[in-house]
Amino acid sequence: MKSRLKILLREALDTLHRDGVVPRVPGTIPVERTRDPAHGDFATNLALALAKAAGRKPRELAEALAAALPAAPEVARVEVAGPGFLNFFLAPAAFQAVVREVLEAGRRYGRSELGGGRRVQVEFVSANPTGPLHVGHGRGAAYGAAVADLLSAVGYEVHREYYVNDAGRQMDILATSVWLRYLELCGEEVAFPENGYQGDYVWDIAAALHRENGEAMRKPWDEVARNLPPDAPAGDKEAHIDALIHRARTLLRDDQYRLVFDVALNYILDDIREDLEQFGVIYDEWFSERALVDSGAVLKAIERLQKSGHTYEKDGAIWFRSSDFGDEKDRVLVRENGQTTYFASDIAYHMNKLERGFERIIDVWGADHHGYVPRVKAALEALGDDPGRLDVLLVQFAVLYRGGQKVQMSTRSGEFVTLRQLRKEVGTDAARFFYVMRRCEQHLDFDLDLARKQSNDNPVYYVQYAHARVCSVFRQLEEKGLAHHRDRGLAALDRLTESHETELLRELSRFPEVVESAALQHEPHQLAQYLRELATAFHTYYNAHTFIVDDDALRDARLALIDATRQVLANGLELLGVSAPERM
RNA sequence: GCGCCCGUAGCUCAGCUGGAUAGAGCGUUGGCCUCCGGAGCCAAAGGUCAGAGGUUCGAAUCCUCUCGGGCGCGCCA
Repeated sequence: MKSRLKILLREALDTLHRDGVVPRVPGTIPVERTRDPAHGDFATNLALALAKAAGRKPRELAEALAAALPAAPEVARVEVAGPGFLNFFLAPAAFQAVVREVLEAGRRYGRSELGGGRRVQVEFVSANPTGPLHVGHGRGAAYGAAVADLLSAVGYEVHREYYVNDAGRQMDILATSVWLRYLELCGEEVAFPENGYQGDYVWDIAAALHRENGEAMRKPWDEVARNLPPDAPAGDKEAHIDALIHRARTLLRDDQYRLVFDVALNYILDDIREDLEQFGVIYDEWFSERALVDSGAVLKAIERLQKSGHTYEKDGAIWFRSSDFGDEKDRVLVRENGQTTYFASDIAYHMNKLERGFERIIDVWGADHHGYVPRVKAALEALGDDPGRLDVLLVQFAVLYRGGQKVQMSTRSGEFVTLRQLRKEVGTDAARFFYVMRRCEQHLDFDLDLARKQSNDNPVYYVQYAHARVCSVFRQLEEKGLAHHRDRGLAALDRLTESHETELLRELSRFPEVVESAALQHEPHQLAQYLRELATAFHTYYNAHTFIVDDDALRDARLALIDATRQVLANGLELLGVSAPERM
């Protein structure tokens, strides 16, 4: 509807341009929904924006624009108002036609081909596979999935990817932690390191290892601990754990160490994959950092930077001159000990993404990684790629509240709240919805009591209830021995003239605009907000009027309207990964 | 110290990239079930858009500074 007005305005502008009234026709034509019904249904500030360039008074230009506007049946009248706004009053039929549009498009209503099949990659969550996902990852998962689904809905070809950091030091700490627990299961008296992973899942992996390998990997604790630098609090816990890792590798040799490592990695990856699946988040690809390293891509990336002259050596390390590209300081690519950094892998990874032909790449990161953005963009620029093709979306933390109190979390002790626990406590639907209710830049206060509540306070239930209520009306219809004649309803849409009906029609017509805006701006909260408003319009209508009336045509028209409402609620909820139940 | 994000009703947040009289939900107060699900609806009260300057026809929105809150500033990942 909005785009129809834009077309009309463009034609009018072309006319004015030909007549020499306006010097140029702008690329985008702003059309907005009005807040105040007195201002019509849609408005444009075109005249205000072009007045200066045209050398005319805004109101005068608006009059000219109105006069040049081609006639259209859906536009009842056009008014010049205020400082120079052009207000459009649409014919009732224009809104009534939305019912037909929705019912004919069905699940496709709201979708578009705007993206033209262009390929976009969305990488999200990508948590280190060193433990179960916690509630912080949950927000990234819900948000990333919603952004991906929205982009896909507006016609992009979306590739969902999880970057598996299976090559770093954290993984070595995990593998070593597992092995130490394994030794304990073998009966060794182990002084578990301060910096090791403490969670119960480490015991579970160790037990699996023990089951499958018996005591084949047992070494006496005396031998393991011999001459290690002291652990905290007396010593340096970092030095201690590094020495311990080194000792594990030496004693186990490569093949056994790799076995422990892989058992741990696969156990946790399987767990994460299952967790996300149950959260309704499915990936197209799980991309391994180790595979990237093994392929030589990391060395190749470093080489490319060296050849283009953006690196130098200092203190035995190889540095990337990222400060030349806006980063606050230079970064190490290859350490003094010859090992490449995580950053080097990440450059190779992003190179790889672009090489795979994605037109745009989107990274969803936790806000604590924001300092990392300039250096990745710097690397892309240094490599001759356009950093503008990368969008990094930073998601702020979620803080859980229970009984009005902040829920304390500590990753270290293993007492964190996992995503799985959250799902169990409030359900997937509530979790998915709550996570995307706020802008991603906004800290999220996640009220667990509210998410569990089954009342109108809870926005998820409120929206789902609207859907279930429509379904209930149709069940009621059947119980009364009646049937819905859709065609009769569609033929009688002009009977939908009550203010509540007009309001509901207006909401339904907004849906495609909301989906488009939410997708392009990467803001699923717009959709969540919209669904609540649509549900309100429906509940209000429900209370004000009876649908199952004696007048056949009116009844069928109203039923068509609420059926369309049900469809839009379902379509919207699906994009957020929330179910649309027929009864609750 | 430097950088990024945030500051809007008592609370939690929207505000369509600069538009017309700043909006919701919760909470508070007062109403609505002989009727399709009361898991609902209606109404009222509630604001110096953190503060101060600036840009222009017009600012919650853009720029500068100040004050508050969060997060970063590793040869960790």
